[in-house]
Amino acid sequence: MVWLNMPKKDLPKSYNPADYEDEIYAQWEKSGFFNPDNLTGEPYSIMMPPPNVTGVLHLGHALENSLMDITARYQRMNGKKVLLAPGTDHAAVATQAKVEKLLVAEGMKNPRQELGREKLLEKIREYAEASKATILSQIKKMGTSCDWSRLAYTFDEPRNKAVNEVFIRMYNDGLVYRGHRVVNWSVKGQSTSSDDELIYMERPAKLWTFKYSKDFPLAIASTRPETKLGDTAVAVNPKDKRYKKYIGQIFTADVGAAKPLRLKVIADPAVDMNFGTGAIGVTPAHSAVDFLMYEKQKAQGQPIDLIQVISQDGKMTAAAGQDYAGLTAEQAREKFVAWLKENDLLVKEEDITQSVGTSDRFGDVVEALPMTQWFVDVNKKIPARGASLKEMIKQAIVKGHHNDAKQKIDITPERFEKVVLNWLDNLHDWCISRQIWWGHRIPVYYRRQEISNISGFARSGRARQYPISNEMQNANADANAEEILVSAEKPEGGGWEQDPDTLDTWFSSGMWTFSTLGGPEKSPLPPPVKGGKSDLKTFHPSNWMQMGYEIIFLWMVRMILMSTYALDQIPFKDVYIHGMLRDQSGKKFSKSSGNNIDPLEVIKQYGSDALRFSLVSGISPGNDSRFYAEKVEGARNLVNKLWNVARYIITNFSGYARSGEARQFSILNFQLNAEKLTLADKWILDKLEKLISGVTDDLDNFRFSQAGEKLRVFTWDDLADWYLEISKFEQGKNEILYFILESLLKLWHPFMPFVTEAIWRELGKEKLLMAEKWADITPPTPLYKGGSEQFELIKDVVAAIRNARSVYKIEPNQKIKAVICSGKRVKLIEEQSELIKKLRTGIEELEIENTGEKVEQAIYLTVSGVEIYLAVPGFDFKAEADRLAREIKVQTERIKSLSARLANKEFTSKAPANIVKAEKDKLDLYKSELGKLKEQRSSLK
RNA sequence: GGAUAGUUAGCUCAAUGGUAGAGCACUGCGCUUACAUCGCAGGGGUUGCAGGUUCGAGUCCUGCACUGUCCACCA
Repeated sequence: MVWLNMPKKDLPKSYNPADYEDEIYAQWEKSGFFNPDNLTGEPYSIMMPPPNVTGVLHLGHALENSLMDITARYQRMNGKKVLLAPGTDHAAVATQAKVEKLLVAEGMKNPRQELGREKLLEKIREYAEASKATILSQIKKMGTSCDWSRLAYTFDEPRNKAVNEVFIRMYNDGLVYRGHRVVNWSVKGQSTSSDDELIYMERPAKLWTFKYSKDFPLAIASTRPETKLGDTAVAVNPKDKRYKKYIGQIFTADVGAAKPLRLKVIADPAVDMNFGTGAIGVTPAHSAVDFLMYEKQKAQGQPIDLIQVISQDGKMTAAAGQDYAGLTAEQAREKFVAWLKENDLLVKEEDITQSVGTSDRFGDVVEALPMTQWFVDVNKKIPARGASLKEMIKQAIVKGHHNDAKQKIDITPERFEKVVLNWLDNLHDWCISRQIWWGHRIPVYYRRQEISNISGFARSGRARQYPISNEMQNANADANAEEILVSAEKPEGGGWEQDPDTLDTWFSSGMWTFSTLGGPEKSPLPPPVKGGKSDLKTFHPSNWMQMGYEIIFLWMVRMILMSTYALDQIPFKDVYIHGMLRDQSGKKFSKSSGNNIDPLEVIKQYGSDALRFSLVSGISPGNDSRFYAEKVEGARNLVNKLWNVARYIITNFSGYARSGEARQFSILNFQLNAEKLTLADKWILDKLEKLISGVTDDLDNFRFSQAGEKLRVFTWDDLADWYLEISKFEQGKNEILYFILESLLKLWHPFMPFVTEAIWRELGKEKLLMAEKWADITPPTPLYKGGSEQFELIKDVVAAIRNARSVYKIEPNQKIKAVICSGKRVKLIEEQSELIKKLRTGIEELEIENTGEKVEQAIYLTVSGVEIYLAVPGFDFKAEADRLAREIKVQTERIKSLSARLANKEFTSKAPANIVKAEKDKLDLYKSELGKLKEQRSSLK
């Protein structure tokens, strides 16, 4: 070991992040360690949830980057071949909606009409690219150690290939189908949404109860009377005695629609007899629920009609009748209610609270409309998997894919498993086609003209063309006139038009874990991932995924769906669900509340490390947490504390030689001079060992907050407040201090990569800290064992003396004389007398005795059986007597409750022996202390 | 309607069933040459309420009350 006395370094008094961060990040990038190709070891992969290219990085992203980067850096230091794959999401609807809004703000009335498809797409692309660049630079600011060479985008060429491939496979498996069904339609956005994209909002509404006509036997209630123009049935509960006689009957009523309504009374157990009149007007075209009844009736061979009275532009159709056609739904409603009143059909009008689904991106209340759209069948059994998509998702989180426990996805916290299962129970087929333009175009082509030979499509060239099956053809009555071809590329021959629709953004992001790695491979199902060492083979399934609970349904389950289907693998082994960040008062961050915090501003003010630490401390999985300036300030102070711990060590102790030699230093060196270790050394090494194992265990189990807390306590309370103070007078701590500092920097690195790397460089290291091996005390050695408890006693003695000084308001520079009677521990106290004197107890003269004489005119303290007399000038007799009396009272209380417990035979016989013994020992101690206190009290004259 | 999380010091949060802890804020003292982005000391809690299980409950069970969130075929 070569030690040099290096000249004292001129480190700044406080750490200024801006002086280091960009430069250090550049150095990391240049080192190549972000790229797993330059690492060895077991693969470990995390696919970064791709931020939407709709704007800038927000605090939620900052939290996610922190969590991912902590895990990535920890695993990398643990010798894993770590891939943290970055990317962005084109966020179909979100991005188009945003750009359209901007264009409208610039004065355009209807961007889609005015610009047309290609020009609008060009505008969106420009915006997306700019936004992407911003976001990527912000991710770097967070210190995220991702492999930029593998940067992916959900809307780039490789990802588009994956999307087409999976769509086509699903189509061939009959999972993707085109159907005419009621969907959620945003009039404002002129597009569909899936059920999971709706945001439900409570709003006041009116509920009207009325009859269709004077002689109609039942009254019904509705909040949307205008849709009643399209009613084709009335549903009642089959058990409802009031209405049983009407079931099966058909009534007609003229309510002003184009044709008089033909209303069949049908029975459906879903109808609640006790709600309203117990009868529901069924509008199959404008209610998802009613549409289900319609389908049920059809399946039972007793079809009812479907009449669409509201069109895609939100206005009433011709079918609604002359008086209504062309009116908005609201206008039609007023008119209809007025008509009811005029004709004395209105029974009741009441105010209720209603929950309505709104489009998450366009904000308007969605209309239920019957339309021809593309869907994913979640219930159909897939031959190659022996299960439906729904069943596979369930299996993957409950027992494991294919019932293989090794392929079970573990969700942290576990409770979300139940949430997903509940959601799965209510899952309907997934509507995947969108009428917006920004997104993956549906790989389907149509041709109007007759075809002579439906099965005759050649698999020509590279294009994989699949004729539509007869079964599908029949299933899609609407599409009968068309020839349909599902293909990634435009088929040869004239007349083919591609489906104008695009795919739900989650269809592509569902493939994220493998589309980023080049999957799925082009092989027919089942697609075993075999062959060469592709990224897909190396890194899939990914090891860890994190996300907020708000996208569990939208994203997590879709990834499971896509991965189990396309790869026959789970997408990730562990998924960590984090909560939402809220402001100091518990409100969500949002533009409208004006409480948004820009992470970059926080970084500018406090540094990236402080931001990271403040985000992950005090959080628990699945629960929301609050974020506010004081928290970041605290983190900044901690970063600065660490800096100063290092500064103190570097400036006052000689460091390592700047040699290229491998560092030989380890705990083994201590073993050679074990006898040289002081009590404090043993104590801090014991603490360090516990810290390393504790932090390691926490990080292995994704307990980020707890790991950070342990590190904070060690750094600040143990190391800075005690050990460094001791190092100011105990000699020979070079090795130990550097060993602790190095270990500590490694442990802190995942949390605070910048400051730790900056200090590491100040230590003269050539290798980057990020590529160092994780902290370790090897081999575990008993050499410092037993020191901890003894040192804790010394700490208690010191604290008791300081306390007494403070309570008695003894001037800080007033030196005092002390006598310590320590019984059996006289040797320990003797050995540590320097410690006791120099740890700011102000003791000038210290006498240590076995069992001492009473010291007159002195403050008396007892600490774990050690008696301390402090002789102070101006001893206050009365104050001391009072204080002793209080102590005696407290001690008596303690003894009373302890004695009671120990007198209880149930306790002594049933409680574990070690606990009983501990309680007995405590009682003995208290009793002896009480005796001494009483003696002291009575000796005061 | 169902589910789920939470309710602990003024605030934000911790506590494998074994006498309740930390940070911030507060009080007193202190420029002790790593750090005032600091140090030392201190005050402050019947753990939402009511029962139960247990030798022992913040922790397990039941009910209730608030708060939040999710789901549902809320006509």
